[in-house]
Amino acid sequence: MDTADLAKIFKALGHPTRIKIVEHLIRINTCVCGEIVNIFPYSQSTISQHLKLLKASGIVCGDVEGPKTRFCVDKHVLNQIKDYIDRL
Amino acid sequence: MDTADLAKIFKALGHPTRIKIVEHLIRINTCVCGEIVNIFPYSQSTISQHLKLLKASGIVCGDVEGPKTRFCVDKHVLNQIKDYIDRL
DNA sequence: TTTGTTTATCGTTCATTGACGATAAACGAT
DNA sequence: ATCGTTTATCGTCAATGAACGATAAACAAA
Repeated sequence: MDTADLAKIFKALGHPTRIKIVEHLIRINTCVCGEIVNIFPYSQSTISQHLKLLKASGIVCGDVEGPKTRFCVDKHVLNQIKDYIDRL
Repeated sequence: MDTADLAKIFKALGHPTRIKIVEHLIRINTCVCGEIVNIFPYSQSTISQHLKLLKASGIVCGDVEGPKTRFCVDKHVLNQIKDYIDRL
């Protein structure tokens, strides 16, 4: 994981809503877009965009499950971030 | 440190150059703007802006020392970030 | 006090972000 | 096959970001 990858993840986490989404995903392990939409005061398209960005950064993955998409935090990537920060 | 503060710091770290600046500051403990300008292929004004942003986020502090400004990483804030990430 | 050095700020330009509503796409169920 | 549900994408708009050169500001030294 080089600096560009790290920056991408930090950038993805550089928004309060996205931090809260990640925290929520970790807390409940996995969930679909709709559940997140219900929690936050933003439109479905906005939440979907945030999830897309998180996914593009690598910190979150999403598996299509019929018409739904099941999102969760990539533990491996999360651990890489932890290792990096710890070593700072 | 609430979510907004965290997001601000992650956002500040969400750029390769700023990550490298922080890494450099940690490595050599402290340095002035000019030294950083010499390392990176960006103009003085661009580096100064990056430093301003890092400072505004709280992760970096800068003490004016005559005509120079001496920058360093705020260890306390860094530790708060470490704690937060570890607990994720 | 003038000069040189160092840093911050201003103004500009182009690209990206964050939010939205509307719409399309994918699929399960009827 | 159609309908309802769920998610993704598109287009738009205002705001912010990243880079630059030029300039101002702060200070040391001559």
